[in-house]
Amino acid sequence: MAVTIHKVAEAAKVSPRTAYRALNNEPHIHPQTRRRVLEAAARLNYQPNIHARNLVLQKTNTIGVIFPDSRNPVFGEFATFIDARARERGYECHFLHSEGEPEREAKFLNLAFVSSVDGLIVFPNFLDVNRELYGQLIINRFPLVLRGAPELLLGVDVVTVDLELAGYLATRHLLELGHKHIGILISKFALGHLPGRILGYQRAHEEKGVPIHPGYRIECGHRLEDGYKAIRELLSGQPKITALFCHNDYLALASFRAARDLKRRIPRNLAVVGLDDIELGQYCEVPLTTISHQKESEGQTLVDLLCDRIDTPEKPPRRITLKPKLVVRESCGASLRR
Amino acid sequence: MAVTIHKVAEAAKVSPRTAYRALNNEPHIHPQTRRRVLEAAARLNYQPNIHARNLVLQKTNTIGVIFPDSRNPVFGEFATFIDARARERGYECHFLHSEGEPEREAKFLNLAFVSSVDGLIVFPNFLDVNRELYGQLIINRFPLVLRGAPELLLGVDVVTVDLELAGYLATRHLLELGHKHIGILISKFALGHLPGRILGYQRAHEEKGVPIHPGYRIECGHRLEDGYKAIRELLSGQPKITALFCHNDYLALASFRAARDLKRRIPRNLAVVGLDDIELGQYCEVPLTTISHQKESEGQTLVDLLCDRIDTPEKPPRRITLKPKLVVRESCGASLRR
DNA sequence: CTGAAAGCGCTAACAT
DNA sequence: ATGTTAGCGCTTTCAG
Repeated sequence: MAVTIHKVAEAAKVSPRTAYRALNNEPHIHPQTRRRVLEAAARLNYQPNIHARNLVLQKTNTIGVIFPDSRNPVFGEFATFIDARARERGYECHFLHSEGEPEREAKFLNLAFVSSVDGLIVFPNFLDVNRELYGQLIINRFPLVLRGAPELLLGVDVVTVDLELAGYLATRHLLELGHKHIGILISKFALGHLPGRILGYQRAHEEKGVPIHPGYRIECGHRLEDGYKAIRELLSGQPKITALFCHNDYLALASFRAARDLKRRIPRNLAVVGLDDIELGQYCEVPLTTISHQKESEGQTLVDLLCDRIDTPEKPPRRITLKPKLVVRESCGASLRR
Repeated sequence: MAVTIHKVAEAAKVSPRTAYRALNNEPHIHPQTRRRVLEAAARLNYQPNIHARNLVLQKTNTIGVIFPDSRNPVFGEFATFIDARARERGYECHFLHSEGEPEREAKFLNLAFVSSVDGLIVFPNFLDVNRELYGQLIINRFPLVLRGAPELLLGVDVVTVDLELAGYLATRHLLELGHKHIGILISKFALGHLPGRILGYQRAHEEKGVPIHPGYRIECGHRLEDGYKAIRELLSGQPKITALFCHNDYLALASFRAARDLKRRIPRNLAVVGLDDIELGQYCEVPLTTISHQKESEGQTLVDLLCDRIDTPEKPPRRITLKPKLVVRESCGASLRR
């Protein structure tokens, strides 16, 4: 391949500068010359070399998006929304997945320094382990938007879901359905010492005056298999549990099989609430009750914040907190009681 | 950011050439000089500018991977396998999703011309619509590996699954369980006039002497919702159907809810076979019987073929056909009969 | 309206 | 062992 602007110019019998003018819709060029150049370019199938362009412009029109995990379908959904908005705003996206490995996340953060993206949207998993790197990006004012980060993290744009509220809504729903023994499944990648989900879970219990049993909480990895094992363990160890709030919908999906293995049926003998409102949740045998954040507008917000940051670096950072809401379907049996 | 090799050289009081030698582990440099340079680089947090490098090397060490769809989890699984092997071989991956839109696929194919990747692995959806573009890539000997392509496509490396066999194995399994009325759900993106799955479905019927009812076949889009609607339509329109072979596991997952809405239970009143052996299939309430191709080795093969092609362009193209196999779980009730 | 020339940052052939 | 220099292909300043 390697047909350069120089070759096009040659073919059209003009200088590279003139070819450039034609190809980039610059003014001050004779319409006929322009036509000649454009024809030559089409004939030779000219495509500007993106590296040369990026090198000189110091701009790639690309944003990097770092997800924690490629298996959880919620990130696929995010990807489509983010990609759509990014395109509207003239950017391409590169999607990366840290797959639960801090080193991978670190490596991707370095992308920024390699100047191969104009900005970064990160769903951080290892804010603590990689705090140096995040810090470097922030003090160097590299365009960065975080999806989910503790309040104390300043100097950076953040879009976050009120997870305390999420935990509260889920738990309250279960309590209102009469459950007194509610398990909670938490990913060990959840940010913070006492993740928001747990705080909300506690608040709902306090509000209803239902005591909390510490053994009802279990941690697990991010894989479906991890969820499956943890849920089985929890349910066998704590047979009184009649309801379960899962860290996310993806892991919640594993509860169907776990329940069945233990001769339980959802929702009859086990109520389940997830979080994320993934598409699959609507199409499983017992549609999943869940806590929904508006992923589409969330994705748009992420992109918009980033683009604004790129365009006007001096603007003070913003923190946007989204309020999730409960979506009642059938996995808690709520609709059956009507 | 913008700390160049020149700055590092300056800081270490050497010429850029020497700095380069140190930073790239070239020989013919005094150990002390090397150390001085490396220290300076570390101190300044030097990262080579990737665009300058790509520009001069005409090599990006990046491969593009074009998937048809970001929602179907099978592509997430492929992505991890492809990514892992690519890394082993020194490449980064860029994953792209054409989302059922020919123009997107076309746009991504153009990536190649923009020389921003060294090669392309494509899971083609629109081989026909975009045949010009594919042709261009092939005649220009751009490193390209296709995953799934008709036999008549020559001059390009192909990894393909024997879908006729897949259809045969699935259907035979159902026939052997005594089903006489077997529905088949086919994605409208399936390649070819009579997709392999259907041919295998027919062969199994012929072999067992069971007649085929044309109304038992239905087409659908690639989204879960499409699958759900199609399955509902098929089952309501053809109530005799007692078994279903779905285009892939992802769409098969929708059959659980569709069945339930029609007051059927899987596997009791409806047997279901999928294809792909996605992780989720193991964890749904009734683990999914499916046709499995070995995705991990498949992903590796794709990468290996591409890397070989990049390294030795003159090597004759290869076509590798994988033989899928049946994985019996519970969605056909097979194990219950024992 | 058109063109010459410099430079983005890295690599590499060719001195010294 | 170290340095000089040219060039990858594009963009852009400045002249004509």
